[in-house]
Amino acid sequence: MNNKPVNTLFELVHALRKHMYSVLDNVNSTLSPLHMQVVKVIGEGGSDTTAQAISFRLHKDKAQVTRLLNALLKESLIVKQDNPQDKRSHLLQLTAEGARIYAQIMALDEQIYTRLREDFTEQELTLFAELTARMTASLNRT
Amino acid sequence: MNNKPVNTLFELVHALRKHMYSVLDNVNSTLSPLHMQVVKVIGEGGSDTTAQAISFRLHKDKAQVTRLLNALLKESLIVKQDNPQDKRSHLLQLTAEGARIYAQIMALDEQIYTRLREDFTEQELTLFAELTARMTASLNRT
DNA sequence: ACTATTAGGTTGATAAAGTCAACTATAAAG
DNA sequence: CTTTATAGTTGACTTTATCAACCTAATAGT
Repeated sequence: MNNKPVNTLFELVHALRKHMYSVLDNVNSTLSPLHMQVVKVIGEGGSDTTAQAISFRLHKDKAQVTRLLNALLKESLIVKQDNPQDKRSHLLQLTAEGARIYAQIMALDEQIYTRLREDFTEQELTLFAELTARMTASLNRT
Repeated sequence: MNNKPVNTLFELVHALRKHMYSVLDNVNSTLSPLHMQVVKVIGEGGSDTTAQAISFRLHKDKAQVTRLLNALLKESLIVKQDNPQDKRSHLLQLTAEGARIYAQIMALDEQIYTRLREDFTEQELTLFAELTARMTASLNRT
């Protein structure tokens, strides 16, 4: 009944969030979904992730990123190293515990893709990625 | 570089939100984006929209909906009518001012679709809607 | 080199959005 | 006609988002 692209899109995002959050609950109950996303970015970043890299990647305000990182530091999931390239910033790395959580997040991620591959062909998934990327570009052009 | 479906999806949603919010600013500065979405749902609902219809449609907690509606009532954008079918609930309707804002939101909506139609064929948009709807179903199946 | 401007990050304050439990009043089922 | 479920409200709180002021280090302009 309501099959306009934007509506179906928001329904999908809602379904995806629900799916992710329900599984993330089992990973770590003290951290919020957003904290987990930060762990994920740092895990993917391969030891040279800065606060602003996270800010860009997740489209979050730098003030918010500072606070998210503080929480992760407090939980000892990450550590800050001096950035040899720039004394104002720090390089972020996962601790052993952080890496453990990162692995769980990755497993969840893979689980979602496994599900999608059951119900979609590789071509469909590629096409979907292409369409969404083109739409983003379309909306971003002035 | 990062063309996995889920990533492109979140990028798209971010672009869409940014696009929408920037235009919504011109519509009404005292109301939040979510308030506008509620106005939209009521406007589309054709004079028989209840609080829980909004809750379902937008996937929002009923407590949150109550507060959103209170704000709209305070701004005189909507009115509550007794629901003849059920004395516990009310039917929501836009006031003249609410309808004025609704029209602006619809115009924005149409503007987005105009943009998309410039850059996509009708087939592509239909295909996109189908793929997203199928993905939602895929994620929601147990 | 030396000032001016930019960039990375932190802090404070506040708004917007989301969550959950307890509660009132009707409605519907048994 | 009593249990049970539903529509909505209220309180309390967490999470996410926003914005300005600020500090320090990097970089540009002259």
